Amino acid sequence: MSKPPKNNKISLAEVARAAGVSKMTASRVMRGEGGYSEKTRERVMAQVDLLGYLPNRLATVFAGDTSSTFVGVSIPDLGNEVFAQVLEGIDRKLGSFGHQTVLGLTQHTHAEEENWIQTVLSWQPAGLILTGRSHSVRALDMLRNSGLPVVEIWDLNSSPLDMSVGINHFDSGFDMGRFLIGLGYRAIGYVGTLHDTANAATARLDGFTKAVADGGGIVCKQLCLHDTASFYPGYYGTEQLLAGAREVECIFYQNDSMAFGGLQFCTARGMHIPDDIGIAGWGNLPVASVLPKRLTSVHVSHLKLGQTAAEILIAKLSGEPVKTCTDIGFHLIPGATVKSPPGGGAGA
Amino acid sequence: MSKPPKNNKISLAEVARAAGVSKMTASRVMRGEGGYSEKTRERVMAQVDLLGYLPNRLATVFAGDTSSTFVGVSIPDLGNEVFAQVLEGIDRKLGSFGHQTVLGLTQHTHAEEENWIQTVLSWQPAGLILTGRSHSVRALDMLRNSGLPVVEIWDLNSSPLDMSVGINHFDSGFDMGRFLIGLGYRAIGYVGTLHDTANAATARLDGFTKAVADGGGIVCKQLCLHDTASFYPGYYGTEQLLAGAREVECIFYQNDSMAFGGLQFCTARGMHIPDDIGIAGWGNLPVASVLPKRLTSVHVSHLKLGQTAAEILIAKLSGEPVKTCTDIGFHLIPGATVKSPPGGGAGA
DNA sequence: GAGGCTTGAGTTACCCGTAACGTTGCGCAA
DNA sequence: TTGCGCAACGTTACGGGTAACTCAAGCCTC
Repeated sequence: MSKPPKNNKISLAEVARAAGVSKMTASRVMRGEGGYSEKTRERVMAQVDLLGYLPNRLATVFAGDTSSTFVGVSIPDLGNEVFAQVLEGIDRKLGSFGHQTVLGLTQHTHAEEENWIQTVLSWQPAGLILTGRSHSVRALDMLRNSGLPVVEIWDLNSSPLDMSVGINHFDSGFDMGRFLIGLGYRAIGYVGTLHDTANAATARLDGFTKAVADGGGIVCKQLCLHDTASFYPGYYGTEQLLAGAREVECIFYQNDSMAFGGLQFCTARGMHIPDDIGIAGWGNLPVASVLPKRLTSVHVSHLKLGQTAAEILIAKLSGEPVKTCTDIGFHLIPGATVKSPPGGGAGA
Repeated sequence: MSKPPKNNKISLAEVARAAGVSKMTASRVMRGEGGYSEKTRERVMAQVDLLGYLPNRLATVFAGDTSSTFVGVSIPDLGNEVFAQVLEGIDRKLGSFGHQTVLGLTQHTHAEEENWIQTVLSWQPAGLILTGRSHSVRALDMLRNSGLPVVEIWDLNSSPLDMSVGINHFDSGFDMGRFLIGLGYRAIGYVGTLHDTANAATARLDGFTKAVADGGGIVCKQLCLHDTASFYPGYYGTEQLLAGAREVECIFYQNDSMAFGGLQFCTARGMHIPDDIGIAGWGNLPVASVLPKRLTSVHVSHLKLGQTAAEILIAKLSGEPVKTCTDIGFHLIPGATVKSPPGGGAGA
């Protein structure tokens, strides 16, 4: 009864005692930074193996008054394949540099993000990677107060809190708009969702709208209040759009998943793609290749985006100078779900 | 020069001093477990807001000699949509119970997993969730030594290390085999990949092979050495399979992504589905709905799998009794990419 | 008004490593 | 022999928070 069983963890002191050396000597051996004889090293390591000692990193961070090797990574949701790839890129790169990812799924809400930021900061992370550029006031306060490096990813279109990696969504929307106008489309639809933090999609839509307007066309928008920008919202969003605006010749979707839904709806209604209606997505999902026709889309290397974000954070942590904004770039995939360029495909 | 600037973090002691109380009183207020007056509480909280104090959870864990609220979660890769969903289920559930996910992508290798386990354990997590049932000897040693609760997910087909959540992959393969035999197929192909830890897929294949053999059919296997079980391996695997065994009437794939690849290959070769050849996948990806015909597949609720794993871990941590093995179940999606049952579709 | 109980708040020890510094003992040169 | 330098190792003092204990003041009771 004298003491609660504690945990059965082996401490450095126990290893040291078993090896007949002081804690400090054992510590030096564990860190391998010299200051001990070969004989001592062997004695200590023998006990480490014997007792199954695992260092307690909490204590290390605590003692050194340094930050941990944690990196907090916030992602809206993993249902979106795109973010899953970003996360994969981040974690792989962080891992290869001895960092650990502490994950946070924010569900696109400020409240979740703020909550998570507070928790993560209390674990003394080395830095943070956040998706999106929009954060609550309190979140911004905490981030600034922490003095930690922060990389905002995905949406480049802003003056970042600290560092930023992503693409210019406005431009990508603009390019798609100009492309469709160039093909001769004028009455163009857009189907997307409404999210608190879906600023990137909003920026794309803005760019798109501008390009179409510049080209003398008009954009007919259909924004559904739905939790995720996925297949079914695309399907039903298309239904609603076409119910209200039959003359639409082509539809641009917030992402490929929604475009799939729209494609499914149009096909089910007996429409032919691209003869009766054009379809364009965004994101260029690998799975798009399953379609009989290549989906018109915008390609972004999500894996690279994640890797770059991690690299920049690591560089910053090493004290290297880093760029504030890093543009990953994108390129438009013409595809076959919109009509061919005027002047004929065969003409040289 | 006397002292390195340290970090500018506000400690509890500073809050206490500013509020004119002792560290201990401030601690009690922070934890809200009573033992102080309302006036004191207000004084302390006022300083917390003023100074922007954030508790240091490392110190809490350290002091209490308890475990942290971290849960280590290992996932093979996020390129596979299925695992992304599992992770989403886990993190959401853990988060709602005040736990944090420390992610590890193992790339299907023991070496990566072992490495990651060692690191994660050094952070004193509350428990672990690991994908798969196969681990290196040293990993098993460390896990047992830690005494922490461990949930192995995905593959139920084993005596777990501690707890296990998943489905019986053998059975799911068997059911698919019996189903295809029932449709009259006899010469059946299988296309999959070879991974160190892809035991689940192997179990499915075993079950499948048994059912087909029981029904008097034969399975013609094509296992490609490839990093991920995705679209292109499915495409080229199909090409190789059909090059070697033209008489194959139907192909079962390791997962839907590979089935998509196969579908694409067959369609490109002018074959008609299911008249010329049958196609069956596994996993029932949401995106499958984009196909003009419903893909024959096996449905597993990945999100639920993740949630359940997290729930079981949390229950265990609360000291509640938990089941050692939890079967999530699956069901076969007949789909339209295989031929209709003998006796005609219209028959009752 | 003395004694006992409750409440509020301070003290001390400790968790597990590490930094900084102190000590020991040996080899070698003067 | 003495002195010095250096390698090898021990001691002490943290770091931020918490548990357990102590102490003081206020209130009530008879």
